[in-house]
Amino acid sequence: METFTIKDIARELNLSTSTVSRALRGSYEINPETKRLVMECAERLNYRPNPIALSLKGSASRAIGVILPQIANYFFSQAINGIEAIAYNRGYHVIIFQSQESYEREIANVQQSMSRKVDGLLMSLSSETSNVAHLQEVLDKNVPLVLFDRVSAELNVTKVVADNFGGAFAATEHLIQSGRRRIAHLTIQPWLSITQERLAGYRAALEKHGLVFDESLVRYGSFGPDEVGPMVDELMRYPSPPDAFFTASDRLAVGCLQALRQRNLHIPDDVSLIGFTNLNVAELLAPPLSTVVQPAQEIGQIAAERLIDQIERKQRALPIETVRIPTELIVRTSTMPEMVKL
Amino acid sequence: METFTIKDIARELNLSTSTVSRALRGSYEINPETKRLVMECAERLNYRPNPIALSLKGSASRAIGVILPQIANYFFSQAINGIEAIAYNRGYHVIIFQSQESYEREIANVQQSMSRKVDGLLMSLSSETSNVAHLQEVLDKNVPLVLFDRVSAELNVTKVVADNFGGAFAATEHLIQSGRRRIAHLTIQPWLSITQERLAGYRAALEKHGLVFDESLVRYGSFGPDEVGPMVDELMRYPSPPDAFFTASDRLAVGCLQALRQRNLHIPDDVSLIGFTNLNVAELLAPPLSTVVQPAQEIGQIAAERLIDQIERKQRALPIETVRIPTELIVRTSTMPEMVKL
DNA sequence: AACGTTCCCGACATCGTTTGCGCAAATTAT
DNA sequence: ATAATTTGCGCAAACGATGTCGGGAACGTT
Repeated sequence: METFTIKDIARELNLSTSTVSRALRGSYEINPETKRLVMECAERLNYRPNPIALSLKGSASRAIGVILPQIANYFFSQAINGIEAIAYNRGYHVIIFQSQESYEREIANVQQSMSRKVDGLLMSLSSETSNVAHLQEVLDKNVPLVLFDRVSAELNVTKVVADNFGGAFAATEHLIQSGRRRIAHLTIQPWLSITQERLAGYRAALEKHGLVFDESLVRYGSFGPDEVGPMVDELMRYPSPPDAFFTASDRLAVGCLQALRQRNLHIPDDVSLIGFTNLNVAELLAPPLSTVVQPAQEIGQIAAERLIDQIERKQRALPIETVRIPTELIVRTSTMPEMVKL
Repeated sequence: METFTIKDIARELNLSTSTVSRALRGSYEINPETKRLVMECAERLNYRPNPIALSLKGSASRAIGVILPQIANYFFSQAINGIEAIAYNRGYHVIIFQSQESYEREIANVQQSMSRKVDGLLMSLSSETSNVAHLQEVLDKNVPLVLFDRVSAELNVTKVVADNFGGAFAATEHLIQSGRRRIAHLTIQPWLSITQERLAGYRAALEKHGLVFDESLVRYGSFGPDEVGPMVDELMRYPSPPDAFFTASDRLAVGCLQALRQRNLHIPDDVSLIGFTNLNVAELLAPPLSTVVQPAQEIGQIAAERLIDQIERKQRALPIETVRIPTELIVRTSTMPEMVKL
């Protein structure tokens, strides 16, 4: 099956390419009969407009770019699923770039997607990103941009995030209500919006229940596979060690579970553990892991919807807002000593 | 930061665009001094050639397309990581498409990547794909193609796969050696190459140890979340039910674990369980899951390397071969009754 | 001095598509 | 019947870059 162009149709029908182009787009200044002929011929040849040529012309490419830190991550891969589903339904293609948590690569990704003329950009910031000038430039070029999950307060754009404050609050309160008093919080880079919101939820819950916020129980970082263990050791050496861990990501939840088990700390008898995670196997872990579930797929869907809405009604500016998706607390054995005995 | 074109440089330097183009590509017929000027100006304006225009002209786009069934899958997301790493190092960008296990979408993806003028294509077939005419067309267009994991025997191209036979053989033999006799095999669609190879390994191990191959213990399918349970029920109702399950994918391993636990079948006392999986949490499950690990990242890396080699030495045809990456058997509690007592 | 080379560089066409403008024929108005 | 519109379509420019020509200047050769 070769690939036919508008020229082939024009030649076949003895028309000019302009006429064919206009007929295909349904222009009013083309004879209905001519239109029919063109449509029929296009159908017959299985004509598909060349997206590259369209992009060059500057018109819509019907592609949206997605830039995120890592694909191999439960949260993001589910978010992509949501994005793809919506995009596909609405006739858009998705081009995915990974920043690998690198600021430089994120900039390169943005440049790439701009020069590939995507119709819009969906982003979740790398952990190294604090300066958002490169995104401001995107906006200046009038390219629709929607941020999700890892967003920046400095940009006046539509954002779709989980209710991080609420989720963290619920998790922390749950730990307190199940009798915990020294709750460690393992989290990611402090300048990220999600980190701050979760930390705020954690603090708020502590304060509500009259517990003092102890800075030394909060640890930030990009925790590689071997970094969680030492940190747990350090925390457990305290005169009054934590009796619970609240972690802020998939990676941390798993790393922490592993570290605790390796150290023969029994969960939940010695310490409770609860994570912010989308692990679908959370229930099958030993012990089954309590979590705050962020609806990753839904976040992706809503972000994609907002973006495409913006792309398609470009003339009239859509309201810019922050959509906050509720999170869900799921209590399992890792935070419920009484469940162990059942 | 605006985006400058070759024209801007030409205007700035009072040269023609052709001269600038040639200077940038280092053509011998340009005065070294002129080259210097052009280079310097390009540097100053932060000139980046427009990939769209290049693609239109038919030259290299320095992008490779990756088409695979699902991103939200441990194996594939790790494979993408490997692909991305290599591609990035060698100056290529990766455009990812998901077929969602649909033949139609796979065809659409191929068309898209062709019209987006990727320099080469990396594919893992959807489970619905039995006809590979769309890929033959890719080859006919002289676009380099490398298949990985889910490959087709009908295509004469470079393929990168795990040692599925060896892995299945090792898993099955391990089960037999730990005393199991009725080993069920839950696997995916029968027409896929990986399915056949794994089945062959399973049979070979049975035969080596003098066990008869019982077709009724093998189940094929695309097992959704609620389909594994009923199948387990059915198998366990047999007069002589299986004493072990060997599953052929991440999804099946987890689904099976969950189904067995829900039915209060104790692993490994009642039945053993071993999977083909890349789950990084396999060790943390209850019980820790024995698995055959496929080096997903390595498969991705090698596939990307082969593809880019083909792209860059397009003139001289590189040898077409099938690269088989060894798998690794990791024995954990789910297949070792004696370990439970430790 | 007339010719052939070599060295640099510019004009132009091209990729596939859209779009502003213009132009002939057909239709309507005067 | 003539003028004014409308209808339907083609020409050519444009998007950004490359590549094929070909041409002018500065050499070297007889």
